[in-house]
Amino acid sequence: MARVTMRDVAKEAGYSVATVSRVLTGSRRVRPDVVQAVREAQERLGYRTNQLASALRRQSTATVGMVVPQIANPFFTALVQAVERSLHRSGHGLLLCDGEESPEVEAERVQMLLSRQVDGLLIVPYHAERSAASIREAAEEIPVVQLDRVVSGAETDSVAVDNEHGMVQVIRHLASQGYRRLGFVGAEPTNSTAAERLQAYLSHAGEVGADNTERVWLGDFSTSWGQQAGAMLAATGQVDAVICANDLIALGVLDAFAEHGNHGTRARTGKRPAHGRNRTSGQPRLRVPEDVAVTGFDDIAFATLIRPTLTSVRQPVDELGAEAVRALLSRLSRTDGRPRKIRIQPDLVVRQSTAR
Amino acid sequence: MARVTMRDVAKEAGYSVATVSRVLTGSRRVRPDVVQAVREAQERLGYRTNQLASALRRQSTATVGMVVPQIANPFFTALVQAVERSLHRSGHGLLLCDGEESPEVEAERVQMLLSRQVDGLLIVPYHAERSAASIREAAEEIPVVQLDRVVSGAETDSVAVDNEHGMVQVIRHLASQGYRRLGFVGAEPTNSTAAERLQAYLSHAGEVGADNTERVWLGDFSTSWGQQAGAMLAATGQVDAVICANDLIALGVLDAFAEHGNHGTRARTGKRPAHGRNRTSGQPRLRVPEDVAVTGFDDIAFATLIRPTLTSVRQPVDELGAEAVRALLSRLSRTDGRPRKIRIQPDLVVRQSTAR
DNA sequence: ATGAGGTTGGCAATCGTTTACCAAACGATC
DNA sequence: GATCGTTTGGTAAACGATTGCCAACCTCAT
Repeated sequence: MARVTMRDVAKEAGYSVATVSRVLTGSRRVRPDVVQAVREAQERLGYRTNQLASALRRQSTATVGMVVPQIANPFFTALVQAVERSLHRSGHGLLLCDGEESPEVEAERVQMLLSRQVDGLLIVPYHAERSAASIREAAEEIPVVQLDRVVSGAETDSVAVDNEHGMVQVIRHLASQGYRRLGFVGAEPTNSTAAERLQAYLSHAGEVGADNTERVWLGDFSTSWGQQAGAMLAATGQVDAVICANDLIALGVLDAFAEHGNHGTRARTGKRPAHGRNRTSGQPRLRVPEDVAVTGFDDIAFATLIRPTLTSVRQPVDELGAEAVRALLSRLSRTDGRPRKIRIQPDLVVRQSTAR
Repeated sequence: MARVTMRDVAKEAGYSVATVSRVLTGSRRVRPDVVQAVREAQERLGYRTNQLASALRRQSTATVGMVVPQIANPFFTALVQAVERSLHRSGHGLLLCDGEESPEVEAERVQMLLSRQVDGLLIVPYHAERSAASIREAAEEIPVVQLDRVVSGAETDSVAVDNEHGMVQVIRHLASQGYRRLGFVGAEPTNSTAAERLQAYLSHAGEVGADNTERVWLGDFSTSWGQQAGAMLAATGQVDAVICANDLIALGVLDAFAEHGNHGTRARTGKRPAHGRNRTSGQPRLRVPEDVAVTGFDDIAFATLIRPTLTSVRQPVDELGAEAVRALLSRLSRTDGRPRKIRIQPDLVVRQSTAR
């Protein structure tokens, strides 16, 4: 249990700690026989470097911090995974924090990471304005890369997809399938992705039908908001295509549509309701994609597991993560240069939910 | 950019570093006016403690490491989230690692965490035998808690659900719904959860029908294995209830059933196939739950978003996480005592997929 | 005025590495 | 064999906090 230190190895090997350090880090040539002796002593004692002490002396922890708004969101999970891999590949550790969808918690986590002396920070900011202050503060001390979302007024590198381009693809695709009465179920534009997707919809939906830009409903990026909106849409039936600002919303909408006219998840006893329009709950049953199309954004893994499978805009998470790590690590060596804003083009993935 | 240290604060306040340290940590009484002065100096300079230095001196990092086999699995994500919250509540940080479903990567991560001097380790071991060595080694140095899974031959605390109890509930429920010809789609018993769930099935499925224990297919805990098994089952139709060892498998099975008789996710053009049994692909269409029931295990969030919604055994992740953290933290103070093996009772959540 | 006892601030050692600087040793050269 | 340059190992000073010990001071009773 008594931690073995470099002193112990040095004594065991019959050399000084300086020499042991040199053997271990390879920072200078050491005579082969000495290397041998040190290595054996290390082996014998089961010595492992204390990264804390090393980091303190070197002024670098080989650790980067990451803050996401909500780990449970599968898109962020995928992003974290991609980042984790990239990072470990280059010998860095990841200190992960959940911002719990709160600017206060987020700010606190950033402080915590700074005081742990992480070498760099990867952040998916929760809020376009309210996250700016702590990001700016962090950026004064260490390299920061904003990922997926960008706040206004913090001069850092950033990596995100081209949301407008993704949204345009969705709209064009729906139009080509003959859907005309589009609607947008999005999130309040309190962060850049929500804002950009909304803006893109507003700018381009008019090309398909003039009144499309009027059918916009905003909540947040959650399935429960999607369910709410979906229930409303099923009741009023004012659209033939629902464009959702992310997959979670889309899953909620689909869930609401499935629920509708098929009341009570539990009361389903044996026979299925007759096909087509029925009235079990006084509303027309909405069939996807025949009556209405639904699209998502992100392309999380579950998009292919629900029925109908979900048409979505794929965010290339591996690439996003790798790019963000690359940007961060390159800042670690060269501090110079103005912020690089990297945008990656996403692709539309067409599946059942829009295949009229 | 020049990091401000305690020396700077001391100079600014006109006191020694010792005094500043005492004010900041509260480790000893300091005269109120001095406290005031130090606080102001700290504020003025924007000083933040260097946790590295502090940790080195105190021999404690206030950080725990966690290794999971695969972050992308939603169950582990939920667990990580629960752990993260619990941990932060008590002022600890989380160093997260993905074992990438490989004992070698896992071992390497554990080493990395040890050399970073984490105060404790939370691990969901990937493999019942091949993960044992590194866990044992870690346990010699710091408190270790095994979570969800347990390896043989490592004397550490552990927190997991009672898998057998969960499985028994599934079997009883299916029997009560009139399903008789059960089958088990599980994972090779290379880890304790896979083994326990399999064993529980083998021990209890016979109560419902003598030949049930013959219908067992083993792969891994993935949707793709579920899809494979589901396709096979749809083709041969030998069961009226499929018990899956976790939700991912169940989602795969449901996916395969949905696909079946409805060939080609892309080729679906307009009209739906007629309802009930049809022959688009030469096989009878399997309806869930009318023709066959499907159950999962874990109760991940998506279990309620697919149709039919999935009957599953709920693992109380918040409780598991909190319990694991509690166990770990209590070991940090008292090293004594023999390993505590905590088992939590899971509940069956009945949904559409088994409601005949 | 003096001494006991309690506060409170400072000095300096310490945690475990890394590394600038020094010096011994060795080889080569003339 | 003296000189010079090159290896290569050791000494000790960092890195930035915490904390045991000491001494100065203050209070109060005698």
